[in-house]
Amino acid sequence: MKLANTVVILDFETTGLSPDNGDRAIEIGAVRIENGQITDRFQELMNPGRRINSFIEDYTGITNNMLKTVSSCADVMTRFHQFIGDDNLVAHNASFDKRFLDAEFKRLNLDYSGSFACSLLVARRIYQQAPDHKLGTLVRYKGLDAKGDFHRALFDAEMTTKLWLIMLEDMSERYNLAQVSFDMITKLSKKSKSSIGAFLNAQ
DNA sequence: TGCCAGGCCCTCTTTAGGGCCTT
Repeated sequence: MKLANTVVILDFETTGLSPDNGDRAIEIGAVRIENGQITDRFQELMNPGRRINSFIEDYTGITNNMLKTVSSCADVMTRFHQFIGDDNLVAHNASFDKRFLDAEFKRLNLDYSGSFACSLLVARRIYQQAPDHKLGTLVRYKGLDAKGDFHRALFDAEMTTKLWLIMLEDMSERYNLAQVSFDMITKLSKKSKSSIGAFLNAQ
């Protein structure tokens, strides 16, 4: 199977669920894969300029003390902008990470040209029998090696990467595809569950 | 004081509601 596309798989930890309500990023983790191999990684904590609440401290393990001495969101996101370049992007529940990426970049007048794909939407289509489609559940469901802490940015990005690669492999095998392109996956994500078999068989 | 996310997707649907996912 050939995986021609280079993608950056990313994950944010944040102060909450909504940048429109003032929530900010506190950590970004990302993995670059080229031809199915990990070629680069990015992980940085960032200081959102205010205290984070105890729920987020407990949920992520990231404490206010840890954020005291780290770079500002502006500095980290500027470096992350350089890291992603023009690559396409993947995240688990991408609509969440895209909102924070867009909000943090907007504050810096930064733009990017890559498109987003969502591993959650793909998993809901090709693993319809999974107990649910949370990242941790899917990692266990597929028997992927998971040594580390969920809800930290780089670890979740690494787990999403493993899930992404096994999904490409499963699609390739199940539908006898020589190549699974990023474009094909984004199209698949918009198909109804009942029509994906016909869609992939037609590739 | 009272407000409190948003997109996807299913169904007892489309003049709507609620569960799933992300922090």
